[in-house]
Amino acid sequence: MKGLNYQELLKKYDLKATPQRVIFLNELEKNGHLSIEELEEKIKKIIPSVSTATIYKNINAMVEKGLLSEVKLPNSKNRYEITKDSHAHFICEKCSKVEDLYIDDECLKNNIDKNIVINDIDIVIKGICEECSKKEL
Amino acid sequence: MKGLNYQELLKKYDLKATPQRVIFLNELEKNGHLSIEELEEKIKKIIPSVSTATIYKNINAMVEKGLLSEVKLPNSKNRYEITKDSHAHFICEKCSKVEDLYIDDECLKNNIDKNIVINDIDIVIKGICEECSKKEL
DNA sequence: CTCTGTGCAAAGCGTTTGCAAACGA
DNA sequence: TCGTTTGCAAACGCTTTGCACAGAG
Repeated sequence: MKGLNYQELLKKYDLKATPQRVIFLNELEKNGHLSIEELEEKIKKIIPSVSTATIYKNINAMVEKGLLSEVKLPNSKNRYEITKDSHAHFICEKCSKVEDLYIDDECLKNNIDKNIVINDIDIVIKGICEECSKKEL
Repeated sequence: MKGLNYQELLKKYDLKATPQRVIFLNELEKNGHLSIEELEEKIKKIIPSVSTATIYKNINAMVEKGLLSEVKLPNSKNRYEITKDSHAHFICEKCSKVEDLYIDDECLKNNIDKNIVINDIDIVIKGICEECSKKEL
């Protein structure tokens, strides 16, 4: 997972590579899916002087350019991830952990009877993760 | 679609049947998926004296009791619907119309390799509706 | 050098809260 | 009657904005 070149990634999306942004992306890559609050907390541990406004401005700029994707989950604040191939999300209803799930959604398309053009499918699976299942026993 | 008995529905969920709530549910049943803003607008056309606080209090109470479900869609404010059987949503990227889609999601479960317990699956299909497709030609 | 990004403080806006009066059961 | 709901206004908290300065390219 390590090894994204943030300088290049930012340049590719027409954004200047500031230290704040590099740390921003690094935290996001390390942690997967973070809320604004979590992201801010993590970034401030590294550069305590970053302002909240900068966090917001960067999230908005990166989402707008397409570098980040907003992940909307039930009973949870919006989270953000570095944009990657279309994939589903799993959220554990016990520990709130979020995981990427690469599952084939072609089969869904077959049983839609409406005459629509499908561009993308967002899937969120709610359930209990392996660790939490074990704890329940 | 018409014919829900709102008095009974409210009673079933331990909520008193006030005129505001009946109109609230009526609008929601008529329109399908409404944002807070849209709901408030529609209700105020009927009872101009309702306060915004009441709208919020009712949304929160009904979601909490399970009478309403929150629908989270990409690039869109949260919408609300009267809770019904699990179903997918379609959102048209041109006209923003939202429709219910009853599709079988069993097939998704087969190709998940992780050891998780699945409780529910949320599916949002983004695309172009039939009417908008025709207009494009 | 130029333009973008940052930090700060103030403003903005959607949502919640407290309270007294009104209302449903 | 009693507990819940309503409306109002104030409070709240998250997000955005404006501006001067700093920094990237």
